[in-house]
Amino acid sequence: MLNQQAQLDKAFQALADPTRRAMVERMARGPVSVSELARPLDMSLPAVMQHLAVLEASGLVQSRKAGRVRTCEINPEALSAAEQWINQRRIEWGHRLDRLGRYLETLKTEGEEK
Amino acid sequence: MLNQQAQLDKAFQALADPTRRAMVERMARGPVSVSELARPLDMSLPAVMQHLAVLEASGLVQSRKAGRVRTCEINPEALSAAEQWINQRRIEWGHRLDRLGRYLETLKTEGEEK
DNA sequence: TTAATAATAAAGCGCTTGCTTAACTATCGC
DNA sequence: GCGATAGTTAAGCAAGCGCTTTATTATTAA
Repeated sequence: MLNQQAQLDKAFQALADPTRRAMVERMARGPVSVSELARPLDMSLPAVMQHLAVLEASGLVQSRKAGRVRTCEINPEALSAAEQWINQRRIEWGHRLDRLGRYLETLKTEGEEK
Repeated sequence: MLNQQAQLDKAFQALADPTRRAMVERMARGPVSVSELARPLDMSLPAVMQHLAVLEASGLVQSRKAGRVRTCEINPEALSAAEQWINQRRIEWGHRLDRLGRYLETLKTEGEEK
């Protein structure tokens, strides 16, 4: 089990590549084989496999093999973890604005009192 | 103006590094100078500047200089764009499950009709 | 005006990434 | 069994990344 930090490293790193995002977009529509994943992509099969390996190592994606076909699908929970990190930052930023607002209110009220 | 794809590349790439995420976490609590950003980080100032440059190039962060101090802050809209890409994938995945559910319902109903 | 502070620029270096090609293995359908 | 299909392994290579050190440029304050 990787720690939270390393997990996020890998998730964001995985999402930073447009080919890998295209693969995730395809998987979001439903489970898919490796060669189906590769079909629209302008690169060799081994290259696609390497991208898939990155996605699996990040936990964003899972796959299992039946016969000679490997079927790949999204892991929504891992996606959620990355999403939540970003969301937290925006929430904190919002709180900061709240605090600033209250502070300005305080100044105004104090001014009225004097 | 970069296209959406390149924008996401840079945003996720920027978030893939733990030092840069730490910097964003700090900025989420409020605007901050470069040397303040650097203080808790175990690396040279130029290294911090390079991380900051990556964050600015991604649009996740903005900064401006007053006198000799550069003040850095978060750009919540750019964060939001990255967040929404992830969210879209999870929503699509959810819709897929809906469709599957309806399909199974249809099978069941058809079975009852016969 | 000079010393300290805050930031910046430039060059270099080792490690990682994103491919490629070539060779190989396992399974399927006839 | 045999050819076609689906995936896998390994090696190699150019470009990019994450630092470092060294040197420099504002700006501020004593």
